[in-house]
Amino acid sequence: MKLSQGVEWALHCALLLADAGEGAVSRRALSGYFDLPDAYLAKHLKSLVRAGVLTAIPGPRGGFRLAKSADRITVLDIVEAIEGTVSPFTCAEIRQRGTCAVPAELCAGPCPVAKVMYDADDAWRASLSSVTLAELSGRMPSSARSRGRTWVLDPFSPLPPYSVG
Amino acid sequence: MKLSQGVEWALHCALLLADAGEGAVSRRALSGYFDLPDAYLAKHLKSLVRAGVLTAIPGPRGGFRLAKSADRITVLDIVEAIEGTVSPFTCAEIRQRGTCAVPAELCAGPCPVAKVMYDADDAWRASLSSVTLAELSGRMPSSARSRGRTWVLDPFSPLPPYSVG
DNA sequence: GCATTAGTACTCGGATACGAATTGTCCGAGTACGCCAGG
DNA sequence: CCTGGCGTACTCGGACAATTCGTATCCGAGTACTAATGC
Repeated sequence: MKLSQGVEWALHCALLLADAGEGAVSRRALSGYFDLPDAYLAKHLKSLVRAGVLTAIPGPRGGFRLAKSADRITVLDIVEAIEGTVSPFTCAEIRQRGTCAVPAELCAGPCPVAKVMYDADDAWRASLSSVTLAELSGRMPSSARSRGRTWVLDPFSPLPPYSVG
Repeated sequence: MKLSQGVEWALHCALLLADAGEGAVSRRALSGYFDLPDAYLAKHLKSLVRAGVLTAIPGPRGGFRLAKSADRITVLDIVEAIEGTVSPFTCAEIRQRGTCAVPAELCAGPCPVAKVMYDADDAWRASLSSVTLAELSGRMPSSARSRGRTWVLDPFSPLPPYSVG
């Protein structure tokens, strides 16, 4: 089991966009800030747009911005935009195959094995949905946040030295 | 994100072994019961042995049996034997790369982004560890359990028709 | 000086190759039982 | 009839290919700004 690294990218980009406010941030500015391959980052940003997390603005001065306020976006929304909403565990219903061949009338409810896995998946998603993007942003170092705000206002211009505090 | 199908196989095999008691069940009997490719099933069973969940007995009349009582084995033990114990989310520390380049002195603690993901992973594992193999076995239909016991006593012999109840 | 219009440069979006991990398979090492020969 | 040894058949264990998914990339469609041109 392995999550796509795009999840980490999407979360950090969303945090940067949360600090950017209303101004649109171009894909190139995002990839340049984190030193990511922008061509591949585009794929994940597209997924976020399809999921309704981000809004894409075409043309010059365009880019991406949050589709709604940061306190209305949960971490789960971003993760599900990249990884999908289906459970990572897929029940193959092997209880109905082979020699065991439990008849269908006993398989009305979900397989207990699958239910345990689905319950765990629900717990995972519940944990992710309990944190909003705004709350997560508040946990980041304030200096990093201010540096991000400076960047999005004028990308690719030299940034002042990092001020600790 | 996708879990290996071997997880489902391992759980069902473990349940069958839990009903088998002390008698060893051969790999061929397990794969024949669920109609699974035994050559590939061997790979997953080996992982379970390495994790200390099962015990392998070589030679004729050999096979696999639980390494400890079913109430001392959790679902998490089986899942981690197949999928591993590392979190599916891997933090690439992109906060320290590129233009953002948060200095190391501000990165003492784990990245807040990664922490959210790790917390969710902990919740997932906690949910899985809350169910023991014995408890899961009790949730299975009793008729299926008795059918399994009949099979492991004399594999590859015709089973009586399924009795609902 | 002002409005119009063509050009341009920048943006996002979908379709297309590459690599790795999971899936699937095979053959070899080891062991307990069964059979045979000898006493 | 009993005992010892050998052969066999079955078991698990590690090493070797095929396929699917994630990774990475490119080029095309669309749009707002810019600048030149005509009035």
